[in-house]
Amino acid sequence: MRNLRRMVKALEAYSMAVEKRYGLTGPQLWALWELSRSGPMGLKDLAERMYLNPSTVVGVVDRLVEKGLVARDPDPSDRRRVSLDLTPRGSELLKDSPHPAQGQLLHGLQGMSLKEVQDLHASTATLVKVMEAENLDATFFFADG
Amino acid sequence: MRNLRRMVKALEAYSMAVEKRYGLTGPQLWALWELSRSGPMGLKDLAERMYLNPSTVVGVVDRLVEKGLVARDPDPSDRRRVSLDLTPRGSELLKDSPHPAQGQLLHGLQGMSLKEVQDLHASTATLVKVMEAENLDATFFFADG
DNA sequence: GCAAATTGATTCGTGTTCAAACAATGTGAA
DNA sequence: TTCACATTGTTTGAACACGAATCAATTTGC
Repeated sequence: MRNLRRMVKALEAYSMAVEKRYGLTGPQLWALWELSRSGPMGLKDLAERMYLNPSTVVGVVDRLVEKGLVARDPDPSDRRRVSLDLTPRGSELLKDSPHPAQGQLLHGLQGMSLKEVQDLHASTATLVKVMEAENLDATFFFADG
Repeated sequence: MRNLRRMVKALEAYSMAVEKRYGLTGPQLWALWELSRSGPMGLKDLAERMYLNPSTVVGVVDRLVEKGLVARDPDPSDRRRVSLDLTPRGSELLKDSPHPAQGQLLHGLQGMSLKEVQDLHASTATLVKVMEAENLDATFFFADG
């Protein structure tokens, strides 16, 4: 647990440093990166790619639009949807900014041997599986009573 | 990264379930638990035990005091400090509430073999070390300009 | 013994996160 | 066709989480 906590904290600290330097928080940078990687998309799609609640992403996108890095365009084929895309300034900024949060973790992994990475992946996968199963149980348990 | 994300998310989901059931969020339960474990202490101490910024813990404690689960007493030996302690209601509630957030992770670990747990611990420790070192570098780098 | 630095708690401003509720739009079945 | 239902994006309200600034109390340095 302490290690998990410290990993999250290290990522947060990294995010703060990036924010100081580039005026972008971790989630903001991450959103830009996803838009750059996978082209224009709707808000729901972006939220799914980021494993976040759509209502959360609205705020992140709001701030990016305010900064002129992302454009919200109407989607002619479905008027419920908005098409999110980088502005020229957005892609420009993305070019010389660091990897988004994950980058640090990736960098961290590069300092480990292949076997270590494989072990880590295997054990976290197991742990996640057990935890998510636990969670289902808890949901049913709490729902019952 | 996905696994890390999923672990955090699983913990969040668990926290939500607990909140629905007991009216306590994860951090609140965690604070109660630390107070129960390590007796009365100042806010800074509690913040350190929770790996959180003191300013964050103020809010958590506020809500616990409001619920009548924690008392803020003056410390006669140092009048800057406040002594945080469980109220009787607080310890009562803690008795039949589930393990705080970590509990789920702990439970998860119990589903793994000793070797798996050891591997997991070793690899996360390595990863944390690399990430924190990275972070120091980044701080200096960004500080330089 | 008193000024200066430090420490502990708090407040403030910004940003992230979720669930719940809502409006607008699209879809499918009676 | 029409009406119930689903989907998409948004708003709202609560709780975290951080750093910076503030304030009182304490410790230090001279």
